[in-house]
Amino acid sequence: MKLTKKITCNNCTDPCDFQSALAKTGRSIDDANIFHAHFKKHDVICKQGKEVTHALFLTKGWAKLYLEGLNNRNIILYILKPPAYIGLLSFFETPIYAYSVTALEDSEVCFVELGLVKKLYIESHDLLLCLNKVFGKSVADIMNKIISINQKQIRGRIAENLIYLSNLHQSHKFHLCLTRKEIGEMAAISEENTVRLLSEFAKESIISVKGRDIEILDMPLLKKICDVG
Amino acid sequence: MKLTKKITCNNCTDPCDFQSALAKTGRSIDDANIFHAHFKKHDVICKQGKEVTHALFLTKGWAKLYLEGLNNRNIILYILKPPAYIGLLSFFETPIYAYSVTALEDSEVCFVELGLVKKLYIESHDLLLCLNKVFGKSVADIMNKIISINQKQIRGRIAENLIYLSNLHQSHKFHLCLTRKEIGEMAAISEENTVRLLSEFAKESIISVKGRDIEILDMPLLKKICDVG
DNA sequence: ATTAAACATTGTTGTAAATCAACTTTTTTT
DNA sequence: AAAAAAAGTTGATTTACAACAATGTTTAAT
Repeated sequence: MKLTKKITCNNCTDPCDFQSALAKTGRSIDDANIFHAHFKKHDVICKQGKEVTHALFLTKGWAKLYLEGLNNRNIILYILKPPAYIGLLSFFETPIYAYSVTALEDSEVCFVELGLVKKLYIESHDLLLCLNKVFGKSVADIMNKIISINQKQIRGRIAENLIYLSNLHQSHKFHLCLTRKEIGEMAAISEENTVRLLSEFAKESIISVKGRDIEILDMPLLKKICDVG
Repeated sequence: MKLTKKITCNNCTDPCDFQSALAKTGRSIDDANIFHAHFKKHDVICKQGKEVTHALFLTKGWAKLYLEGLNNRNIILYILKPPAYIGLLSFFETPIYAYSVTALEDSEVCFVELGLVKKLYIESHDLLLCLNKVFGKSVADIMNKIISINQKQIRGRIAENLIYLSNLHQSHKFHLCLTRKEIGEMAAISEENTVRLLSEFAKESIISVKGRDIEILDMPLLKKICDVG
């Protein structure tokens, strides 16, 4: 992490809900003491178990949000893509992070002091409702993940995550920002089986795989595999 | 579900945070149109996929909160014990329930219109902070559950849930309000293996089991089994 | 009191998926 | 350019657990 002065709220291309909240409550952005930082690929943005001191907002670069489980095994809950609230599930009165977030590529993050956030959502209902909305979506996604991980077989889980990645890229053809191991961590399966299934899907002409370039050739079939579990 | 006039906010023994919020915003409880209902054992209190119309507050009787998964397999996320917000994870701007709740015994539930809730937490920061706090705790619990279900073996999972139930009853000796199948659904394991493990633990003198009466005899060992996974 | 239904138990079997192991390819470092 | 580290691949082996089956026991209904 490296502080940067280049990016400020004033030249922000993706203004977050904090900005309008600041405006509405008659505060100046400069007084708000918001600072901006650059994270390099693989840098940890926030760490499970550590204290929550700021609300974090991702403005550039993708990141993975994951649980650090037993025996150094991670489960990736979802991929964050800007603009995104990073600490959302944790900054509502939770003292410590319930998960970790790591940059998948060079990223930019804004830091808003938690004290200010609290003041803001006491004074601005709109901000609160916005955040709660995103929050609710996250919870629903996690519930779905629990079922998926626990009740689908690895074939269905990999299919599900390929579809997820495709939606994220908004294209059937995309370049993976994840290693095979990380794809495995999304579906909570071993790296070996991830590789095996990707080749299997390729052999069946459901997808095409060239290194990290993936193309989904038969989306209906992939969806079917996902749905039957 | 059966409406009841016997229980009202005015004679409530466990006043919820809505009451103080109502008072603070100068509203009368009678105008608030809060109604109270009785649920019999096994009644569904709220149903996954159905619209969220009210905030629900459990004042009497225990209930289970669970996900309805594939092939009629449920996963119980936690047990609700009064006083408890039932719909907490869903009434923050989520239109539909992400889970179901069913009464484990005869229960009483208060219904507060969602419109009023929204007004209340716009006008009363305290209410909001209270709810968010409970909310954060729930999320942390769910994260832990994901790891547990996915990375622990069934022995560790059953141990974990026995400890959980013991804490809930605030005693090492308690009467199960759940069937073996439901104990299994808490740990996401089959009914058969649940039975097997309970007998196994009993044979090892870690617990004593007589029907639904459980006593934890060796809590340190049980904790160890839980921790090693 | 009798029957049905729900709940509990135990042994056996099949299999999905992790683990192990050995190896190749790609990327990064010096 | 060479060495080292990380990432990717494939087959063989092991195992944890669900599913099946058969049977006993308690609870609820008529």
